[in-house]
Amino acid sequence: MNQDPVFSTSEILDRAENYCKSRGTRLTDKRKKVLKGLVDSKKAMSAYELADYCRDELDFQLPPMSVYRILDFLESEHLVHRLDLAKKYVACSHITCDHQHEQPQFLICKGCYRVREISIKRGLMNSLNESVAKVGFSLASQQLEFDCLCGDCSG
Amino acid sequence: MNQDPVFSTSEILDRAENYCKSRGTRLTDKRKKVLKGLVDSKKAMSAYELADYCRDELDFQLPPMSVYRILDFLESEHLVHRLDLAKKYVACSHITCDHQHEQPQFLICKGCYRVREISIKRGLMNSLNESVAKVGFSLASQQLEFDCLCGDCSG
DNA sequence: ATGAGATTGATATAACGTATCTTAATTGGT
DNA sequence: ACCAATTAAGATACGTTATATCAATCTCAT
Ligand SMILES: [Zn+2]
Ligand SMILES: [Zn+2]
Ligand SMILES: [Zn+2]
Ligand SMILES: [Zn+2]
Repeated sequence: MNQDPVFSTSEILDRAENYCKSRGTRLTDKRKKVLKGLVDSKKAMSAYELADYCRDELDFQLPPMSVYRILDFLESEHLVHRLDLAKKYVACSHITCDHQHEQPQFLICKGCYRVREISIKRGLMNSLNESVAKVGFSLASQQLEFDCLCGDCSG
Repeated sequence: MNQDPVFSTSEILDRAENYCKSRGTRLTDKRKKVLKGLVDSKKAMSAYELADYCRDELDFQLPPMSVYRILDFLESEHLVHRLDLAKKYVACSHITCDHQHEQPQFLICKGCYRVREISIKRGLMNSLNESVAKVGFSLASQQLEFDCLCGDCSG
Protein backbone atom coordinates (compact mmCIF):
# COMPACT_ATOMS: atom_id res chain seq x y z
CA MET A 1 0.00 0.00 0.00
CA ASN A 2 2.69 2.45 1.01
CA GLN A 3 5.33 2.27 -1.68
CA ASP A 4 7.54 5.05 -0.42
CA PRO A 5 11.06 4.00 0.44
CA VAL A 6 11.39 3.41 4.17
CA PHE A 7 13.86 5.49 6.12
CA SER A 8 15.08 4.88 9.63
CA THR A 9 14.50 7.47 12.30
CA SER A 10 18.16 8.42 12.39
CA GLU A 11 18.28 8.83 8.63
CA ILE A 12 15.30 11.16 8.86
CA LEU A 13 16.90 13.11 11.70
CA ASP A 14 20.19 13.42 9.82
CA ARG A 15 18.38 14.66 6.82
CA ALA A 16 16.51 17.20 8.92
CA GLU A 17 19.75 18.38 10.49
CA ASN A 18 21.40 18.91 7.13
CA TYR A 19 18.34 20.68 5.88
CA CYS A 20 18.49 23.12 8.77
CA LYS A 21 22.20 23.62 8.28
CA SER A 22 21.60 24.48 4.64
CA ARG A 23 19.12 27.11 5.77
CA GLY A 24 21.40 28.60 8.38
CA THR A 25 19.38 27.32 11.32
CA ARG A 26 20.28 24.78 13.96
CA LEU A 27 18.61 21.49 14.80
CA THR A 28 19.76 21.48 18.40
CA ASP A 29 19.77 18.43 20.63
CA LYS A 30 16.47 19.29 22.22
CA ARG A 31 14.86 20.06 18.90
CA LYS A 32 16.13 16.75 17.63
CA LYS A 33 14.62 14.94 20.60
CA VAL A 34 11.21 16.47 19.96
CA LEU A 35 11.37 15.70 16.28
CA LYS A 36 12.44 12.15 17.08
CA GLY A 37 9.36 11.77 19.25
CA LEU A 38 7.12 12.74 16.36
CA VAL A 39 8.96 10.68 13.76
CA ASP A 40 8.90 7.57 15.94
CA SER A 41 5.30 7.87 17.01
CA LYS A 42 3.75 8.02 13.55
CA LYS A 43 0.76 9.61 15.15
CA ALA A 44 -0.15 13.13 16.17
CA MET A 45 1.06 14.22 19.59
CA SER A 46 0.40 17.27 21.73
CA ALA A 47 3.17 19.43 23.16
CA TYR A 48 2.49 18.01 26.60
CA GLU A 49 2.61 14.46 25.30
CA LEU A 50 5.98 15.22 23.75
CA ALA A 51 7.26 16.57 27.05
CA ASP A 52 6.14 13.32 28.68
CA TYR A 53 7.82 11.35 25.92
CA CYS A 54 11.14 13.10 26.52
CA ARG A 55 10.91 12.45 30.24
CA ASP A 56 9.75 8.83 30.05
CA GLU A 57 11.42 7.48 26.93
CA LEU A 58 14.52 9.63 26.60
CA ASP A 59 14.98 10.25 30.31
CA PHE A 60 15.30 13.94 29.54
CA GLN A 61 13.34 16.71 31.22
CA LEU A 62 11.97 19.23 28.77
CA PRO A 63 9.35 21.67 30.05
CA PRO A 64 6.19 21.96 27.96
CA MET A 65 6.83 25.62 27.25
CA SER A 66 10.12 24.70 25.64
CA VAL A 67 8.38 22.04 23.62
CA TYR A 68 5.99 24.67 22.30
CA ARG A 69 8.85 26.87 21.20
CA ILE A 70 10.62 23.96 19.62
CA LEU A 71 7.49 22.95 17.75
CA ASP A 72 7.17 26.50 16.44
CA PHE A 73 10.71 26.28 15.17
CA LEU A 74 10.23 22.87 13.58
CA GLU A 75 7.07 24.08 11.91
CA SER A 76 8.80 27.13 10.52
CA GLU A 77 11.38 24.76 9.03
CA HIS A 78 8.54 22.67 7.55
CA LEU A 79 9.68 19.63 9.49
CA VAL A 80 6.44 19.25 11.39
CA HIS A 81 2.86 20.25 10.78
CA ARG A 82 0.52 21.62 13.38
CA LEU A 83 -2.94 20.10 13.15
CA ASP A 84 -5.42 22.75 14.19
CA LEU A 85 -8.30 20.36 14.38
CA ALA A 86 -6.63 17.87 16.71
CA LYS A 87 -4.50 20.47 18.44
CA LYS A 88 -1.58 18.15 17.95
CA TYR A 89 1.53 17.93 15.83
CA VAL A 90 2.93 15.45 13.31
CA ALA A 91 6.27 15.02 11.61
CA CYS A 92 6.10 15.93 7.96
CA SER A 93 6.10 12.71 6.01
CA HIS A 94 8.29 14.26 3.32
CA ILE A 95 11.40 15.13 5.27
CA THR A 96 13.41 12.67 3.20
CA CYS A 97 11.98 13.70 -0.15
CA ASP A 98 14.04 15.90 -2.39
CA HIS A 99 11.10 17.33 -4.30
CA GLN A 100 9.29 20.36 -2.99
CA HIS A 101 6.25 18.89 -1.35
CA GLU A 102 2.79 19.96 -2.40
CA GLN A 103 0.27 21.66 -0.19
CA PRO A 104 -0.70 18.87 2.16
CA GLN A 105 -4.05 17.85 3.52
CA PHE A 106 -4.45 15.69 6.59
CA LEU A 107 -6.72 12.85 7.53
CA ILE A 108 -6.76 12.55 11.29
CA CYS A 109 -8.19 9.48 12.97
CA LYS A 110 -10.37 10.56 15.88
CA GLY A 111 -9.83 7.21 17.53
CA CYS A 112 -6.06 6.84 17.62
CA TYR A 113 -4.68 10.06 16.13
CA ARG A 114 -2.98 8.23 13.34
CA VAL A 115 -2.47 10.74 10.53
CA ARG A 116 -2.29 10.40 6.77
CA GLU A 117 -0.77 13.24 4.83
CA ILE A 118 -2.36 13.35 1.39
CA SER A 119 -2.61 15.66 -1.57
CA ILE A 120 -6.10 16.26 -2.82
CA LYS A 121 -6.40 16.43 -6.59
CA ARG A 122 -6.19 19.89 -7.99
CA GLY A 123 -9.57 19.63 -9.69
CA LEU A 124 -11.26 18.79 -6.45
CA MET A 125 -9.55 21.63 -4.62
CA ASN A 126 -10.55 24.01 -7.39
CA SER A 127 -14.20 23.02 -7.09
CA LEU A 128 -14.06 23.45 -3.36
CA ASN A 129 -12.50 26.90 -3.62
CA GLU A 130 -15.20 27.88 -6.08
CA SER A 131 -18.00 26.72 -3.78
CA VAL A 132 -16.52 28.75 -0.97
CA ALA A 133 -15.99 31.83 -3.13
CA LYS A 134 -19.60 31.66 -4.25
CA VAL A 135 -20.80 32.76 -0.81
CA GLY A 136 -18.15 35.44 -0.42
CA PHE A 137 -15.70 33.49 1.69
CA SER A 138 -12.24 32.13 0.94
CA LEU A 139 -10.30 29.25 2.44
CA ALA A 140 -7.81 30.55 5.00
CA SER A 141 -5.41 27.81 3.99
CA GLN A 142 -5.21 25.04 1.44
CA GLN A 143 -3.93 22.80 4.24
CA LEU A 144 -7.22 21.10 5.01
CA GLU A 145 -7.75 18.77 7.92
CA PHE A 146 -10.45 16.15 8.14
CA ASP A 147 -11.76 14.29 11.14
CA CYS A 148 -11.64 10.66 10.09
CA LEU A 149 -11.59 7.10 11.27
CA CYS A 150 -8.73 4.88 10.17
CA GLY A 151 -9.26 1.29 9.10
CA ASP A 152 -8.48 -0.06 12.55
CA CYS A 153 -10.78 2.31 14.40
CA SER A 154 -13.79 2.20 12.12
CA GLY A 155 -15.05 -1.16 13.46
CA MET B 1 -27.52 37.60 -1.99
CA ASN B 2 -29.37 35.83 0.80
CA GLN B 3 -32.85 35.17 -0.54
CA ASP B 4 -34.16 33.24 2.44
CA PRO B 5 -37.13 34.88 4.11
CA VAL B 6 -36.04 36.84 7.17
CA PHE B 7 -37.42 35.86 10.54
CA SER B 8 -37.29 37.82 13.76
CA THR B 9 -35.51 36.37 16.75
CA SER B 10 -38.77 35.79 18.58
CA GLU B 11 -40.27 34.01 15.60
CA ILE B 12 -37.25 31.74 15.53
CA LEU B 13 -37.48 31.10 19.27
CA ASP B 14 -41.19 30.33 19.04
CA ARG B 15 -40.55 27.94 16.24
CA ALA B 16 -37.83 26.25 18.27
CA GLU B 17 -40.12 25.97 21.27
CA ASN B 18 -42.88 24.34 19.25
CA TYR B 19 -40.38 22.01 17.67
CA CYS B 20 -39.21 20.86 21.10
CA LYS B 21 -42.79 20.44 22.27
CA SER B 22 -43.52 18.25 19.28
CA ARG B 23 -40.58 16.07 20.26
CA GLY B 24 -41.58 15.82 23.90
CA THR B 25 -38.71 17.95 25.13
CA ARG B 26 -38.73 21.34 26.79
CA LEU B 27 -37.18 24.60 25.67
CA THR B 28 -36.88 26.05 29.14
CA ASP B 29 -36.28 29.70 29.89
CA LYS B 30 -32.54 29.27 30.30
CA ARG B 31 -32.29 27.20 27.16
CA LYS B 32 -34.21 29.86 25.33
CA LYS B 33 -31.82 32.55 26.60
CA VAL B 34 -28.79 30.67 25.31
CA LEU B 35 -30.43 30.02 21.98
CA LYS B 36 -31.40 33.68 21.75
CA GLY B 37 -27.77 34.61 22.27
CA LEU B 38 -26.73 32.50 19.32
CA VAL B 39 -29.59 33.57 17.07
CA ASP B 40 -28.96 37.24 17.73
CA SER B 41 -25.22 37.13 17.36
CA LYS B 42 -25.12 35.57 13.89
CA LYS B 43 -21.60 34.49 14.67
CA ALA B 44 -20.08 31.57 16.49
CA MET B 45 -19.81 31.91 20.26
CA SER B 46 -18.13 29.85 22.93
CA ALA B 47 -19.93 28.58 26.02
CA TYR B 48 -18.11 31.13 28.12
CA GLU B 49 -19.03 33.95 25.77
CA LEU B 50 -22.65 32.91 26.03
CA ALA B 51 -22.45 32.95 29.81
CA ASP B 52 -21.06 36.51 29.57
CA TYR B 53 -23.83 37.41 27.16
CA CYS B 54 -26.50 36.23 29.60
CA ARG B 55 -24.92 38.20 32.41
CA ASP B 56 -24.22 41.40 30.47
CA GLU B 57 -27.08 41.60 27.97
CA LEU B 58 -29.88 39.71 29.68
CA ASP B 59 -28.83 40.53 33.23
CA PHE B 60 -29.12 36.86 34.05
CA GLN B 61 -26.43 34.78 35.74
CA LEU B 62 -25.89 31.44 34.09
CA PRO B 63 -22.77 29.47 35.06
CA PRO B 64 -20.64 28.24 32.16
CA MET B 65 -21.17 24.64 33.12
CA SER B 66 -24.90 25.07 32.75
CA VAL B 67 -24.34 26.68 29.39
CA TYR B 68 -22.43 23.59 28.30
CA ARG B 69 -25.29 21.34 29.30
CA ILE B 70 -27.77 23.58 27.59
CA LEU B 71 -25.69 23.60 24.42
CA ASP B 72 -25.60 19.82 24.50
CA PHE B 73 -29.35 19.79 24.71
CA LEU B 74 -29.79 22.31 21.90
CA GLU B 75 -27.41 20.37 19.74
CA SER B 76 -29.29 17.12 20.36
CA GLU B 77 -32.42 18.94 19.19
CA HIS B 78 -30.55 20.14 16.09
CA LEU B 79 -31.14 23.75 17.02
CA VAL B 80 -27.45 24.58 17.27
CA HIS B 81 -24.30 23.17 15.73
CA ARG B 82 -21.05 22.73 17.56
CA LEU B 83 -18.07 23.80 15.48
CA ASP B 84 -15.19 21.56 16.39
CA LEU B 85 -12.67 23.65 14.56
CA ALA B 86 -13.50 26.93 16.27
CA LYS B 87 -14.62 25.34 19.53
CA LYS B 88 -17.67 27.51 19.32
CA TYR B 89 -21.36 27.14 18.65
CA VAL B 90 -23.81 28.57 16.12
CA ALA B 91 -27.58 28.56 15.83
CA CYS B 92 -28.72 26.34 13.01
CA SER B 93 -29.70 28.59 10.17
CA HIS B 94 -32.63 26.32 9.30
CA ILE B 95 -34.70 26.45 12.47
CA THR B 96 -37.52 28.11 10.58
CA CYS B 97 -37.37 25.83 7.56
CA ASP B 98 -39.95 23.10 7.24
CA HIS B 99 -37.86 20.89 5.00
CA GLN B 100 -35.44 18.42 6.55
CA HIS B 101 -32.15 20.22 6.22
CA GLU B 102 -29.28 18.61 4.37
CA GLN B 103 -26.00 17.66 5.92
CA PRO B 104 -24.43 21.04 6.54
CA GLN B 105 -20.90 22.22 6.06
CA PHE B 106 -19.54 25.35 7.71
CA LEU B 107 -17.32 28.14 6.58
CA ILE B 108 -15.88 29.83 9.65
CA CYS B 109 -14.18 33.19 9.39
CA LYS B 110 -10.98 33.12 11.44
CA GLY B 111 -11.12 36.86 11.80
CA CYS B 112 -14.61 37.53 13.15
CA TYR B 113 -16.18 34.08 13.62
CA ARG B 114 -18.95 34.85 11.21
CA VAL B 115 -20.28 31.52 9.97
CA ARG B 116 -21.88 30.46 6.69
CA GLU B 117 -23.80 27.21 6.70
CA ILE B 118 -23.61 25.73 3.22
CA SER B 119 -24.33 22.46 1.46
CA ILE B 120 -21.51 21.18 -0.68
CA LYS B 121 -22.61 19.61 -3.93
CA ARG B 122 -23.09 15.88 -3.77
CA GLY B 123 -20.61 15.25 -6.56
CA LEU B 124 -17.89 17.13 -4.74
CA MET B 125 -18.57 15.29 -1.50
CA ASN B 126 -18.50 11.97 -3.33
CA SER B 127 -15.10 12.72 -4.83
CA LEU B 128 -13.80 13.73 -1.45
CA ASN B 129 -15.08 10.57 0.21
CA GLU B 130 -13.42 8.51 -2.53
CA SER B 131 -10.08 10.24 -2.05
CA VAL B 132 -10.25 9.52 1.65
CA ALA B 133 -11.32 5.90 1.17
CA LYS B 134 -8.41 5.37 -1.21
CA VAL B 135 -5.94 5.55 1.69
CA GLY B 136 -8.03 3.42 4.01
CA PHE B 137 -9.65 6.20 6.01
CA SER B 138 -13.23 7.45 6.14
CA LEU B 139 -14.67 10.80 7.08
CA ALA B 140 -15.92 10.75 10.66
CA SER B 141 -18.72 13.10 9.69
CA GLN B 142 -20.05 14.71 6.56
CA GLN B 143 -20.34 17.93 8.56
CA LEU B 144 -17.16 19.53 7.33
CA GLU B 145 -15.75 22.75 8.73
CA PHE B 146 -13.38 25.04 6.92
CA ASP B 147 -11.19 27.79 8.27
CA CYS B 148 -11.98 30.75 6.08
CA LEU B 149 -11.87 34.48 5.78
CA CYS B 150 -15.09 36.34 5.09
CA GLY B 151 -15.29 39.19 2.64
CA ASP B 152 -14.83 41.80 5.35
CA CYS B 153 -11.82 40.13 6.94
CA SER B 154 -9.90 39.16 3.82
CA GLY B 155 -8.51 42.67 3.24
C1' DA C 1 37.16 37.70 25.68
C1' DT C 2 33.06 40.06 24.63
C1' DG C 3 28.73 41.47 23.09
C1' DA C 4 24.65 40.51 20.08
C1' DG C 5 21.45 37.34 19.04
C1' DA C 6 19.46 32.90 19.55
C1' DT C 7 17.93 29.39 22.72
C1' DT C 8 16.03 27.67 26.88
C1' DG C 9 13.99 27.85 31.73
C1' DA C 10 10.55 29.33 35.04
C1' DT C 11 6.29 31.14 36.39
C1' DA C 12 1.80 32.97 35.83
C1' DT C 13 -2.36 33.12 33.49
C1' DA C 14 -6.15 32.34 30.07
C1' DA C 15 -9.59 29.62 27.47
C1' DC C 16 -12.08 25.51 26.71
C1' DG C 17 -13.88 21.44 28.48
C1' DT C 18 -15.14 17.09 31.50
C1' DA C 19 -16.41 14.70 35.83
C1' DT C 20 -18.92 14.37 39.90
C1' DC C 21 -21.86 15.37 43.39
C1' DT C 22 -25.65 18.10 45.10
C1' DT C 23 -29.87 20.73 44.84
C1' DA C 24 -34.06 22.36 42.54
C1' DA C 25 -37.84 21.98 39.36
C1' DT C 26 -41.09 19.31 36.72
C1' DT C 27 -43.91 15.47 35.62
C1' DG C 28 -47.09 11.80 36.19
C1' DG C 29 -49.63 8.49 38.79
C1' DT C 30 -52.28 7.80 43.04
C1' DA D 1 -53.15 17.60 46.45
C1' DC D 2 -49.18 14.47 47.43
C1' DC D 3 -45.32 11.67 46.69
C1' DA D 4 -41.89 9.30 43.82
C1' DA D 5 -39.36 9.44 39.64
C1' DT D 6 -37.30 11.98 36.22
C1' DT D 7 -35.23 15.98 34.38
C1' DA D 8 -32.77 20.30 34.82
C1' DA D 9 -29.56 23.22 36.97
C1' DG D 10 -25.87 24.65 40.40
C1' DA D 11 -21.28 24.11 42.46
C1' DT D 12 -16.73 22.51 42.75
C1' DA D 13 -12.71 20.38 41.19
C1' DC D 14 -9.74 19.13 37.80
C1' DG D 15 -7.54 18.40 33.03
C1' DT D 16 -5.68 20.03 28.59
C1' DT D 17 -3.99 23.30 25.39
C1' DA D 18 -1.90 27.60 24.86
C1' DT D 19 0.15 32.41 25.39
C1' DA D 20 2.78 36.08 27.84
C1' DT D 21 6.81 37.67 30.41
C1' DC D 22 11.06 37.85 32.35
C1' DA D 23 15.40 35.64 33.48
C1' DA D 24 19.19 32.67 32.47
C1' DT D 25 22.19 30.36 29.24
C1' DC D 26 24.36 29.23 25.02
C1' DT D 27 26.67 30.30 20.27
C1' DC D 28 29.30 32.57 17.21
C1' DA D 29 31.67 36.25 14.91
C1' DT D 30 34.54 40.00 15.83
ZN1 LIG E 1 4.52 17.58 4.98
ZN1 LIG F 1 -7.48 5.02 14.24
ZN1 LIG G 1 -28.22 23.64 10.49
ZN1 LIG H 1 -14.72 37.83 9.06
